Amino acid sequence: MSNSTAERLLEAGREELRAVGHQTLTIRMVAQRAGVSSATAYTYLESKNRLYAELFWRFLVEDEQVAEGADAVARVRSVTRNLANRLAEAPELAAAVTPALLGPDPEVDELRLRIGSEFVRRFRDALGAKADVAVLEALALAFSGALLQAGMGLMTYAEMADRLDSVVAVIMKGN
Amino acid sequence: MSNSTAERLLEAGREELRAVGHQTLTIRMVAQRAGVSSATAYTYLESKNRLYAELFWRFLVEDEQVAEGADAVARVRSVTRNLANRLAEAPELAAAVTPALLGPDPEVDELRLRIGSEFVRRFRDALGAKADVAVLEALALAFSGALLQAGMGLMTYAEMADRLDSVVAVIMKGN
DNA sequence: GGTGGAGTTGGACACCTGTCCAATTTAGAA
DNA sequence: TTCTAAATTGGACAGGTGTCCAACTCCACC
Repeated sequence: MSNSTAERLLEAGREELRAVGHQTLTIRMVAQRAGVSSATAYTYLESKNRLYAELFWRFLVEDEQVAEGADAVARVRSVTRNLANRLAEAPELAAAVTPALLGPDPEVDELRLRIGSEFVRRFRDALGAKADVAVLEALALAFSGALLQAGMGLMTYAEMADRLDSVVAVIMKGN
Repeated sequence: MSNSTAERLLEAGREELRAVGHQTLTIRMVAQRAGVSSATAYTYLESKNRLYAELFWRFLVEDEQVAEGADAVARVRSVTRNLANRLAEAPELAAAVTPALLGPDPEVDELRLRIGSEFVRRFRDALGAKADVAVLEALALAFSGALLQAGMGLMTYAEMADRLDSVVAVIMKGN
């Protein structure tokens, strides 16, 4: 059932993250919010990084929109815009996930791959049949870079969309 | 003098980082290696993140090579190759700096900008007079993305050079 | 109605981070 | 040589992380 302890903890984590940010969040506070002891929390949330990665994954797949547009450029842009807009809605989560995925915790290994693959899949779908591997890689790297720079505060998640539009154009011009 | 306590601490930090990795390094161990008390260490190294950012900055500027090549593509590649090769020499430092710059510590703010600007500067120089802003941005984002992915272990620093070669080609084709 | 195993709990543990400060050491100036 | 100001030190502190485990609760099933 969706009210299992594990689910309640994830939900509490989401709320706590929104409320205090990823730097301030502590597992013990999440436990408290979920009405559970911290020992129990650690039973389900192996680590803060794992929590963030899991929340981000759920957030990511929770409402994929089909890329629309006549040409590949438009479709790719709809992917980046869609992602950027969603991230802008949950900046705390976005800020949390980048460092989380950089962590060494073996328990995030799988999520790291899953999240990375999901981005690539979306770009591949948007590119359509003529998906050039080099173009795909360029898009994936540019998008990762945008995530990193936004995570560093060098750009806001709101700006991300516009910046990526022009980068997408550059990458796809002549390819 | 170059043997000041501050310098000795940075040097000890470099050694310790190489020896045990950024996850395991503790300021107190660095202090010990430098033959200094931990209170003194904290006087000079405001935080681990600051230490990593500072070490990275020094590493970055310590031997810049002039970008060579007849055309812009070749020059940009020489920049990415040079950086990738250097990072490959110090993977522990490279792995340390990405999360460090993502940290909130106000004391890394300045380094974050300085390091980012340095990358952009190198790309701009390589592009030469006809430096299109969008191209520059695409290169910077792709390079950041490569740093992030390498930091996550999705690629090695050695692979980075090759991967970026093809990405650079894609970005600059037709621009 | 009893009982066993899963789930949960409190609290100790080892260790880290950064901060703080009173006390001491060390040099360079007088 | 003596004095003073800066550098250094030891050690305590508050708070976090993640681990561990013996004890307790509860419910499904016999």
